[in-house]
Amino acid sequence: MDTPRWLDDDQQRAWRAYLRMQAQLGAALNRQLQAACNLSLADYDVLVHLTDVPDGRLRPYELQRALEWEQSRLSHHLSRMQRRGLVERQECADDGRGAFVVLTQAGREAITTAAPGHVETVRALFFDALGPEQVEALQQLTTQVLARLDAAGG
Amino acid sequence: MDTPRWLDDDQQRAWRAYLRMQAQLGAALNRQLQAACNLSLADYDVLVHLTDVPDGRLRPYELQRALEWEQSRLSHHLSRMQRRGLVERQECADDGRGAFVVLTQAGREAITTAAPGHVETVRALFFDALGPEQVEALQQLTTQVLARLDAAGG
DNA sequence: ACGGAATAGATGATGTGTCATGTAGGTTGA
DNA sequence: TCAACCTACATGACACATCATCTATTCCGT
Repeated sequence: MDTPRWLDDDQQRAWRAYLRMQAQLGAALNRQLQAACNLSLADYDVLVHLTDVPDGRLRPYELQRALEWEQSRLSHHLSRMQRRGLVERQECADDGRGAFVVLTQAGREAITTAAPGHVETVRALFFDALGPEQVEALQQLTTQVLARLDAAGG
Repeated sequence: MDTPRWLDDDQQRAWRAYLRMQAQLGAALNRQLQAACNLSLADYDVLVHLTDVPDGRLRPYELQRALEWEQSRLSHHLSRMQRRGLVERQECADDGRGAFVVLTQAGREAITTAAPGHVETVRALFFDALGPEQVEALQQLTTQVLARLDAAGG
């Protein structure tokens, strides 16, 4: 950190635009999900992962790695979703420490209802603004940054 | 929402990569700021805006518009920052409803300490992974999405 | 077989963000 | 001038995220 290189003008502009977009896009997606189905983006992600798997059932630690969430975040979040009847917890016979999270019928219905509107919103607010080359560029660029993040933080 | 167009494979990949990057980058930047200076990204943004202005003093509503935050978010956040001694609130003579937020000495020192490390981290984790064309592409692309968001949500 | 280390998970405290609502002071037009 | 309205700001309730910590179980080397 001795003599920090500042960002040049292009980087500044890009960074500010990115921060603005990131904040507004996230807020808009959250609002849509909330208004349409009373779900948060976090709920949505959990439900998607559970839906993608036979029996709609996963060990919390699997879910955690898939979501790349902190363990306690997942635990708290599952408690809230359980309280709302979207998932249940079950005992795990194989591993006495462990558990299962299972999609309830209500959870399945929630994600089924939510998905079309959510995807449509992502498309309408994001991809409809971009050409295919830009999508490709974004994919490339984010992947490079992710590699850097993985290298740095683990 | 009748027959929603799903996302194509490229869009799927780009979207997932974007979500991952967004989450991890935000978390990494927050952790760095927290570890180095006991500040959050939100604190940082508030302090930057106050630093950029003569007397380090703004009306909350000006700050709110600059940050594009919800009004109550700013109000709560200022309360927390005030409690930690980073800002103060002052009366506004001109407008009986209004107030001023002022940077304290501690606030000024915090941002001065924080800035180099933060910028360095942004560079290290983000811009060092990208070429100039990619920065340009990102800037272009985010600007287009922002235009769409503004058109949609106000 | 056992003791230490690693793993699975829950929990409480605290900071953060949103929504709904409240309050007081400005503004405007009949 | 005064009623209707708008604007600036605060607050309480609640959802969400992180950190530190705790418990229980499994794993692994000796």
